[in-house]
Amino acid sequence: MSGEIERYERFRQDLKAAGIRVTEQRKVILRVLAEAHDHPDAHALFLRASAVDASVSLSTVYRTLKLLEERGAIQRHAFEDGRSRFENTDVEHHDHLIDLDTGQVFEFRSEKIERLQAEIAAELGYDIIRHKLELYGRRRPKR
Amino acid sequence: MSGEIERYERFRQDLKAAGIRVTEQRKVILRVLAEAHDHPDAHALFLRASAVDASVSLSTVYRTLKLLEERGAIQRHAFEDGRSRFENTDVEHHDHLIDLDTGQVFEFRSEKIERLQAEIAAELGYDIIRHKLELYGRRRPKR
DNA sequence: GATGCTATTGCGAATGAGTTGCATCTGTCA
DNA sequence: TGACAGATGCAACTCATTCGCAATAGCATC
Ligand SMILES: [Mn+2]
Ligand SMILES: [Mn+2]
Ligand SMILES: [Zn+2]
Ligand SMILES: [Zn+2]
Repeated sequence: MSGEIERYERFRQDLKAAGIRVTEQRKVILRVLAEAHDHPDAHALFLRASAVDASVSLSTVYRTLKLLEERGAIQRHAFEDGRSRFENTDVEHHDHLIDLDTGQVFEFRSEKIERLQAEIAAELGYDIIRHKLELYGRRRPKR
Repeated sequence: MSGEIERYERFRQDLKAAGIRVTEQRKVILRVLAEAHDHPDAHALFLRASAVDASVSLSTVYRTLKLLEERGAIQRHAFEDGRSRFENTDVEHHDHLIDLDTGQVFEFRSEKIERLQAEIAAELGYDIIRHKLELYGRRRPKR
């Protein structure tokens, strides 16, 4: 897919434009993130990056993830397993349903829920800056 | 309020009925939890329990929290600050709005959102076992 | 009320994700 | 091709939470 190359280029240009050095390690991590279609944690990303360039350290993975999160290029999720999980920000906002048995993650978006959330916050005198909606479920027994 | 005494009694009876020893430390922690109207973390509960009985250790607070959570007597929340926060389960299900500036927590419940969540899960072939909805917001500038 | 068995406790050490200090290395720009 | 500030790897650290273990104390029984 070429969407991943574009995404990688966007990551790279963003750093360059901000005067942040585009190091070998960052390039590798950027590429790994651009290609990720799941919700990997830091360690998983470290393994993927290491496979490409063994010089990438876990510290640098963490530092790069933090950097990209601060720049708004990636998003951090904290599902129930403790670790942070990451995904690209260039897709439309969505929420997640997690299969309690397999850990599989589904994405969905409900315009209605988004609207209701805003209404609820407004009633309390608040503007929503961000939100977290996670459904934890079990496959419905087929009948 | 007498609701707290009832709640404490329910906690205590539950342990007793399950053949779990009702120790001094557990009584103190149970009482502190029964009286909590906020969303305290383990350390805050430890401080409150210590004030009543200095013999209560942080380990025992953690162990008791885990015990009560497993028995369904209290609920664990993981807001964005890393620590787990706890509250009694005997109130109706609700979700939370957190003030990003003050940390203040508001509770709300939307029947419509609850229903929409179930519909979304059903479409994906799932039953929701639990869910997490947290809104992080800023006070809306008054005009 | 005393006794005995074993769950529970306090303590300190361990864990695990994530961060940080520091000496060394390397992009970047002149 | 330097020069030099920013970036890196490594090991040590943090912080919430868990765990091993010897000592303690519920609680059922007498
Ligand atoms: Mn996603
Ligand atoms: Mn609550
Ligand atoms: Zn959403
Ligand atoms: Zn809800």
